[in-house]
Amino acid sequence: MDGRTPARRSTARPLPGAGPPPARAPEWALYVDLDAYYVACELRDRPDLRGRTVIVGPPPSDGPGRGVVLSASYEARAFGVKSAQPVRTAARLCPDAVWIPPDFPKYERVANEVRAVLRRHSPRVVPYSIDEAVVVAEVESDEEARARAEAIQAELRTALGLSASIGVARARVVAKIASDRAKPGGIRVVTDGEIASFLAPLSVRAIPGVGPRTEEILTRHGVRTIGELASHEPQEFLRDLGGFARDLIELARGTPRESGEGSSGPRSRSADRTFDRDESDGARLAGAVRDLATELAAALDREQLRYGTVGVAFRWSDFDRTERRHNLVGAREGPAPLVEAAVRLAHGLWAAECAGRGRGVRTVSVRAERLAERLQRQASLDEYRPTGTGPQR
DNA sequence: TCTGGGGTCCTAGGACCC
DNA sequence: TCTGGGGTCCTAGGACCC
Repeated sequence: MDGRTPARRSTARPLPGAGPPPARAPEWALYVDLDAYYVACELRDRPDLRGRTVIVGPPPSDGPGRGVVLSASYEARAFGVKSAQPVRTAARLCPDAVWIPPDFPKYERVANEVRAVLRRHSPRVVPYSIDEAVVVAEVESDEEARARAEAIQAELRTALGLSASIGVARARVVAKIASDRAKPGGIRVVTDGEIASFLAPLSVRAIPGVGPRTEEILTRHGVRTIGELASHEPQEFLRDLGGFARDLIELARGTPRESGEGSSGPRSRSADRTFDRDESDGARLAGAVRDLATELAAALDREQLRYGTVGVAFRWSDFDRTERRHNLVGAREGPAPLVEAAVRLAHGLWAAECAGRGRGVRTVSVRAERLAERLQRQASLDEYRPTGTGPQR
C-alpha cells in the first residue's frame, strides 16, 4: 500500500532549513529488518503468548489443507519450524504450538506505523517489503551511523513493541547481509574497509539474489564462499549468470556497485486461487479466472491504478508453471478488459494442455502489469468523449 | 517435506521495421 | 538477387525474495 507515498525519488533530497549547505556527509544505509514479523504483530495483541511456541499460518486443525507456515516465533524455530514449511510438517515438529491465522490488513497497518517511526529518523526511507526497509542517513562516521541505528531500534521497541535487526554499511547490499547476521535484535556495522573480510567466510547463499540454482552453478566452478568468489573473473560465469556475474565479483572484492534508489510504486498486482483438489474442468477454471479478474480489477480500482498488460498463469498438478500474457492497447481500467483478456488467455492455456499432457490445475493466477496511476482528470476527459464512439467497456 | 500468496528483475527469441 | 545489422516491441519463462 505504500508504493505511492510521497517521497518522489528525484526530489528526495532533504531540505535543511537555513542550515549550512556545503559538503554533504556520507550516506549510510541502515537496513532495518523486523524479527519474526507476523508473529511479533500478533504478540502485541496477545502478550500472554510471549515466550511460547507461536506459528502464524493456516491452522492444521482446519483440515488437511495445502498451506505453509508464514512466520514462527524463535521458540518454535528451535523445533525446526520455519517459514514456507508445509503446515503438516510444522505441526509434527511442534505439536504444542499455538496457531494464529494470518491477518494481513493488521500487518499492513503495523508496517505503516513502522515506516512513520523510521521517517522520524531520516526523511529518506525506502520500503523493500512489509517487514524490511532501508533508512538512508547522512552522518559523518560509522559511530554516528551506529548511534542512529540504536535510536531506531529503541523507538521501535518502546513505541511499537517490535524487535528489529539492523545492518549498517555504506552499500545497501552489504547492509542487508549485515542485518541477516544481526538477527535477532542486533546491530551489525560494516565499514568500507571491512566489507571484503566481513563477507569472505560467508556462503555465497548469503548474497541476496543467489538461490539454489546460482549456488549450484558457482559450486560447479569450485566456489562456495564469497571469499572464493573474489579471486575469479566475471568472464568465467558470464555464460551461466549474465551480468549478475560482475555484480557478484565486485561485491566479493569489497567494491559493490549500487543500484538506484528503487521503489517507485507497484509494477504489478495479482490474485490467485489454489483449489482444494486439482481442477480439470474447463468451465470451472474459466469461472475461477473470471472471479479472480473481477476481484483484481476492484483492487486496482481502489488503488487508483490502470493496467497495460494482463497475464494468466496455471500452476499444474506437478507444480510446473505456465504463463501467458497479453499487451493491451494503452492503459485500461475497470473490470471488462481485464476479465475479457484473462478468460481468453486461460482458454488458450487450457486448450494447449488438453492437446498435450492433460494435467490438472493446482493454482490459477491472474496478473495485471504495466501499472500506471490513474489521473483524476481522466474521468472528466471521458465525459467529453462523444457518446456512441470510441472503445466501449 | 510435496510445496502459499504475493511480488521483482532479467533474458531470450521472434516479429517487425529501417 | 537474397542480403545485412540494429533497434524495439512482445511474449514466455527462469530465478529469486519475503
